[in-house]
Amino acid sequence: MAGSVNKVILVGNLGKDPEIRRTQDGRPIANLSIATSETWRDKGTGERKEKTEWHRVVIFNEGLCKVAEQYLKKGAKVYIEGQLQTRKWTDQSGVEKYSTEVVLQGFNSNLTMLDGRGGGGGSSFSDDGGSDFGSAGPVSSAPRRPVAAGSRNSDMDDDIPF
Amino acid sequence: MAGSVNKVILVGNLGKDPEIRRTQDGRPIANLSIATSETWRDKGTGERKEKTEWHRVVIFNEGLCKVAEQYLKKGAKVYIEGQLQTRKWTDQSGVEKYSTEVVLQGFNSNLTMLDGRGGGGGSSFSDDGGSDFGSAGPVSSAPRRPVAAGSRNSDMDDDIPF
Amino acid sequence: MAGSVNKVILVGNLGKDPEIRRTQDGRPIANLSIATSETWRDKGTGERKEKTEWHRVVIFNEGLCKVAEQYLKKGAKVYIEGQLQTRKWTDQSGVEKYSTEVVLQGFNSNLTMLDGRGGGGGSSFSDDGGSDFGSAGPVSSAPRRPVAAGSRNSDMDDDIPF
Amino acid sequence: MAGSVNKVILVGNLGKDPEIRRTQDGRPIANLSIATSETWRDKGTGERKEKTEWHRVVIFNEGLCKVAEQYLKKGAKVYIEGQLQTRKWTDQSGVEKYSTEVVLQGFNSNLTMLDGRGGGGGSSFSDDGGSDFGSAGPVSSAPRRPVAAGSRNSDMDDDIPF
DNA sequence: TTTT
DNA sequence: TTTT
Repeated sequence: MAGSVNKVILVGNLGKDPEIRRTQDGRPIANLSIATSETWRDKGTGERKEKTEWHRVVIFNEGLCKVAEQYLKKGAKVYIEGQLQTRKWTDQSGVEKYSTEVVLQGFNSNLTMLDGRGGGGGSSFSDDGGSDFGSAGPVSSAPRRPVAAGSRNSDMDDDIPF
Repeated sequence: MAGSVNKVILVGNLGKDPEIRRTQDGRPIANLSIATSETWRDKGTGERKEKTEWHRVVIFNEGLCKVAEQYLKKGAKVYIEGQLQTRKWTDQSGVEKYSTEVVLQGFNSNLTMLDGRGGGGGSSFSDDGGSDFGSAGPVSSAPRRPVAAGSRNSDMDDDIPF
Repeated sequence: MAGSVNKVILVGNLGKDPEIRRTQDGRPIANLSIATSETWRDKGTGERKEKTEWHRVVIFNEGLCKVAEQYLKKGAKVYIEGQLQTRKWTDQSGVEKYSTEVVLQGFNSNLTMLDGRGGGGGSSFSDDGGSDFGSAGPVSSAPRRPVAAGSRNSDMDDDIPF
Repeated sequence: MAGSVNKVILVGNLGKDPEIRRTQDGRPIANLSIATSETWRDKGTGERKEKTEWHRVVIFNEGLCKVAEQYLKKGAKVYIEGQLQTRKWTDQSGVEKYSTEVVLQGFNSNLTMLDGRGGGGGSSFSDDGGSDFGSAGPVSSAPRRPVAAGSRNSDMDDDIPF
């Protein structure tokens, strides 16, 4: 349609270590499981309540995958910016299922560490492993190879969500 | 956990008129189907490609439900701010399914019309049907009655997604 | 105009303790000075560079002011959601100046602590000191008294920015 | 500091046509003046009030500058994503002034047209003039030349804000 | 200076 | 199912 925006912003903690896979042609894909939660006091009983929401985050970008692999661990707090994407798949018994994921791919994606686990305090990473500021170009001189949208199924026929 | 953020921002068009239901105790719930899309030129063939993503938006807030009912139509362009929520349900054949929705409920939700369909140009509505500015309190003196989280299943046992 | 959105999202650290003032009729106003920074590697020299941006944040909401007063200290990391507002003022020598601030007021504002200073890990606070989830109403039964927009000048004639 | 986020999201209308300048070495810089406004009903008198906020938006990215130059006109409605930046300058009488701008530069910037003025309906443009989706790389094979942060003053000594 |  |  164009004239549209599809943006998700999460601040939460990893429920487990990142899972890194590779496509047949070697590009990495990282999966994060991120929890956000809300607490409130029940108006009636006055008791404290909490509800946790789990988000499946998929990183298709090489630079951000490296960041995830090297720096993120279970429990780490992160800021994530990506987009909503719903994927249809068929389970082993032939049932159609849908999985909605927060996808970090291309521009307007962001992954920022918000705590100092692993030594160092938070760090921010743009989508290309480069900088999102000023005169800096990509850190690496390697060409950026975004994941081909159409190649996703063929690359990852083992791609069962969650 | 707290210390977390769960936010979705969409700008897109309604694929059909809003669907308004009511809970057993009379509170309205609006469902919107919103399309966002992206276009790009295929690097290889040079042809123009487009991918549309459909988002299920659920509005639990009375004020915003009224806005949806009165002003939104199929095709309308809107700005939406809500949060991600995944709901588990069981279909008629006993299969467990998940549906991820963008929920507008409570604070930090927003619905803003971005075109003038139905006569009037864009309008902005805060979550309580009130104003998001300055000295204004809620427009209506009626007490705000957010949907009880725990009552959701009982209220809507016919709640089959999409 | 309506049909418009004015939103700022910051994750950064307080440069100093919050400053709490009160209007003549007793409502609190908190001022935060928040730093965000970016680092990159200079393409030419290869040296690491950093640029810090300072943001003046003004909280008009009673609940969030309390949170700032009680929990935030110099160095604390926070997530802030507010709106841009530029204020014109005249300094002692009669020169007109402008100050652009991130204002937290009314709905669609948020302040979330992202570290555990002061004991406790991050906590999230909606604009009304209440919850942004589910069946919860405001935690306190005290009536919400947003700052009157028009009363700002009269209340704070000592209001010199930064 | 890193571990920080600096993001502004605006939906508003251009108060006048974009102003395009060029640096000494030929890179374009576009300035937009964007209005957002809020309306509310005065709690006391019941009368309808409106407050308009004007935002100075500066685009350093070549691709987005072209978009602004070709497609945006006075009155156009746009979605803008950039970052806050405050610049210090000295006016002709030697008085130090500050100007806070929404800067679109590098990654995590976005400019999306939300109406069809000039014939065409909304269109979305990533920061590099490329696509923000899938397998697409930059549309142009020309190297991306972001504005050097340090060169800003020398390039634009006539740079008087607003 | 926009927009409703 | 929208929109261009």
